[in-house]
Amino acid sequence: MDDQTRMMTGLTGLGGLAQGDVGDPDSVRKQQSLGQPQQDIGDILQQIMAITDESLDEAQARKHALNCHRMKPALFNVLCEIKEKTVLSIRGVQEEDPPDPQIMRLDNMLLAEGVSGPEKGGGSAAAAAAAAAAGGSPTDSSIEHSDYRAKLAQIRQIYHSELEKYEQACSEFTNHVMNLLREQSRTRPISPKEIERMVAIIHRKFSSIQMQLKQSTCEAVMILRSRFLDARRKRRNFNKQATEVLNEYFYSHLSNPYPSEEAKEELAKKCGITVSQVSNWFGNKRIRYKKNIGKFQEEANLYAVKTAVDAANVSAQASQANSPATPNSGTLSCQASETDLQIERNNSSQLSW
DNA sequence: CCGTATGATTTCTA
DNA sequence: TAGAAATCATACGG
Repeated sequence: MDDQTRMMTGLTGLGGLAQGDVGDPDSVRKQQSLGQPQQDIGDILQQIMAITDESLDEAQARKHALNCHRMKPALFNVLCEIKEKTVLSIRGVQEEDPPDPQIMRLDNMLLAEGVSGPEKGGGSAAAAAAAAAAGGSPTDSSIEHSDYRAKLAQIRQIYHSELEKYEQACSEFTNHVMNLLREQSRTRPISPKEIERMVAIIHRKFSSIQMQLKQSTCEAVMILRSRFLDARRKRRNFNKQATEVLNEYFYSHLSNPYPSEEAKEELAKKCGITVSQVSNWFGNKRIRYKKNIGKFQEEANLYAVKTAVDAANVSAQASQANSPATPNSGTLSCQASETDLQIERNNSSQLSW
């Protein structure tokens, strides 16, 4: 009721209808003595004000009558205008929200994980079938892989069905509200613009729900990933050839076993592993070698011989270039036969790294 | 099953 | 920020 009174008060101050009467308690009485149009408006307002005191049937009839009144469109416009200027302008200022960075991050992740976006290779059914099929030929990794994919497909399916549900609910609700407002706009000052804004509000609400869905889907995927693909949990030893390549490099650069970035890349390519795996390997190798040189003597000797043979094959040119660095491998092969603690200690003190 | 090996991660430092 | 050191978690062989 308060709103209504305010709008009425506003109305008298607008559109040239009884301009001097704002807030005057006698305005109604005064209006009644004015000319025909003003009196019409006054009557209508009176009727509107009184409508809540009437019985339902009376009100219904009155509503119909008012609705057909010739002044109705004009009055409707004016009321809309006032409403626009008072109520809506206050909270309607919420700027058109730009794509939320948070939701964009979630979207990107879901896309990257293959949860949203185009389905790959026939989707969940195919993945499940693959998982089932893999049961027959048990290559360890293939089981895990298809199991992972099946789970991912499950998440994907849930995500999509939920998303669809939300979208459907959103459009149903929007329609409902729009119809309601359209219906009401016959008796209440509701402009199309306001309906539009209402729809935007609804969409925002629903998109925040969708964000929650996306968030929990992301979490589920992360958990799945850590369960199945976390390299630390499912550690595989490098193959023999890879460790051989790495050891060869390590022992032939024993005086300075710090491969450059390029060398790491080269090694990574040779071994079929990543550069950071190469870094990890050298980090581990250095520390473990340094901690217990004795344990590694045999290995060191083996690779020293190997590189010596290689060096011989490659001929003098290489050994010349490496001369400041290579003596170490020579000393190592001499020491290899002796394994007492003192030698080990000496050895460790020889290391410059 | 247990002890060791080993790749990855975490924490700290220069 | 790369590397050292400690630690974690799994692989693997006896």
